[in-house]
Amino acid sequence: MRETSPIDLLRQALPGLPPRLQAAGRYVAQHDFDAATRSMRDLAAAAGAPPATFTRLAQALGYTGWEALREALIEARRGAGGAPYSARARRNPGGDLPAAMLAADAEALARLDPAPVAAAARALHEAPRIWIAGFRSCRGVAQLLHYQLRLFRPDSVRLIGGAGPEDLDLGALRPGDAAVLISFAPYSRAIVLAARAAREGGCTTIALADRPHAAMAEGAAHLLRFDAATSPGFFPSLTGALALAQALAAACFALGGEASLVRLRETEARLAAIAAYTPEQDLPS
Amino acid sequence: MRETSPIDLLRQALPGLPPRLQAAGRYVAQHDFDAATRSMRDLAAAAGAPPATFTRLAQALGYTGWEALREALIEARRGAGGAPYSARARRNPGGDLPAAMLAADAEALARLDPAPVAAAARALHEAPRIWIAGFRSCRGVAQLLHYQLRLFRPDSVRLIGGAGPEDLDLGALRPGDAAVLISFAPYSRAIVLAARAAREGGCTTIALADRPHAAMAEGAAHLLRFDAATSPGFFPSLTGALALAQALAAACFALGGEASLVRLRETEARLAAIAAYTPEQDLPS
DNA sequence: GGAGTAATGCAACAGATGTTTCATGCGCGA
DNA sequence: TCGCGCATGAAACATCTGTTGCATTACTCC
Repeated sequence: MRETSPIDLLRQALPGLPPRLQAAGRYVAQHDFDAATRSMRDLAAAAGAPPATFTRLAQALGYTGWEALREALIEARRGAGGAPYSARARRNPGGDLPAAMLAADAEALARLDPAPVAAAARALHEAPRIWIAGFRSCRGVAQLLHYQLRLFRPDSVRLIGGAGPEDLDLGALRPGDAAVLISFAPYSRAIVLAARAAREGGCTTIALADRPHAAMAEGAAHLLRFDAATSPGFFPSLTGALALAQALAAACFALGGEASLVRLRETEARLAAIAAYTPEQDLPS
Repeated sequence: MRETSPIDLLRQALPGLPPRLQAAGRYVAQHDFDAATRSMRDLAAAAGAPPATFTRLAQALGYTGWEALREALIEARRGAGGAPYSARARRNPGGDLPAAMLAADAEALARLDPAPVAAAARALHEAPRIWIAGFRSCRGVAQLLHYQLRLFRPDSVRLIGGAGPEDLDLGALRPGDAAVLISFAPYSRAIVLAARAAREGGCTTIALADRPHAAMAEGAAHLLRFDAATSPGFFPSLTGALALAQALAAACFALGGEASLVRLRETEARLAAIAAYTPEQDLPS
């Protein structure tokens, strides 16, 4: 029996294959269920290639022929449907750090409190401008929130400290603006400064933090709490913060109603116009 | 097209069938996946019945022949396997979007497969240099991975396309380097270009993607798969990608052993020296 | 620019597929 | 006990399967 899944094998070997075999291979990867059930000739007709191509593809992958490849696809499919991954992960007893981390992340996410998100989203929705601050490892989360909010509010969302000393940005904070602050212990000096500036500037402050008494959360109108420390890894986990940020963005979008939708469509059209994305492939099998 | 599932049909008609047909029918009901994939003769051999029995069974159920029955079994199976996740996510009626999103994220995380992470981490560990690519909304995840890896490998990890046209970075890829590519459908042009450059540059490629047949994952030595589309929100969710990235970084750190630890301590000392963090507060409540 | 190699499409091949026919076996009613 | 009819298994059937050899094309390296 073969140890690697035929799809993995296919993916790895694909670039080194001749053009038509690549095309056939992509078709198989995208239609693996059909490849496992329909006949080779049917598949070839659907893919617009001569039947022999699929035999050759299978042989190029190291199988004796198409039938062997199909057999492997069937087995892979059977195994996939059998047990969910989590069960398979827990079957692996000790020592498996990745499995333990993912399990811990999943549990931490399940414990998050969604209740304060709605109110925070309303605050964002009502603010004329939104500032987002996150430094060090929280920078990624901040950027993500920034990206998602700009999809439907492109001209009113800004990231604090994008290209240099944050002092310049901090001076621009105005009463009525909303500020989202993202951090966890130990708190970077930058985030504490940003929090103070936001407070003193009269902004509505939304804190994403791991502790309710975080320095940067003092005076915040809304607190979305996540757990960064439970991960068995060596670094705190940011999945909780990210999940909250995403929920916040989505809720804010929903509040925007039709206007948000229009803005989003405009943004999408703009991206499509500069061909930012590769042509859409078929739907997942 | 037939409206009732072939299995239901079978179950209902079973009592009125002759003995051997009943036996064959039960076998089909209990092994529907095999019935859909193996040949009739194989099935007959496994069930201990002559092949003709299955043709007759199909006809007794109202199908023109075994092939028609199998077709129905395949369709039933495709429908079942097609949308397992999205169905569950949409089950949450309406009302509380943030809660539904967090729940969906938690579930998606629980379904992640940690198995390929270890091998990918080993590849990272062994590479002299590591490149990380992620664009648009995946930029945040890429940055986070970049940040965590630099904590203990400050001089060998770089983000692709940090400050301008990525062409400059792409030219610097060398054989033996490892490249981590993060994206989901629809794939940005930049990530596909980066993937090709990495492949042609002889790098060991690690793909974080939502589909095994993603264009950017072709030829990748390792594929860490996440699910971006399950979220009930309007944008894809990146928590899965982030969780995998964190697991990857942690596993890579663990492989580094004492050397990694020393580097991490150095980094921490450097941060403390420039007073990047505010004084440590109490332990979490 | 030409020789050599790899890739591709086509058509013929042997084998396997699902179906059907036919002979036999079995049970039930007269 | 004898027919009658349905259920059953084996074998022959046409068809379709996956494969392979061959001729042609495209490409690459001198």
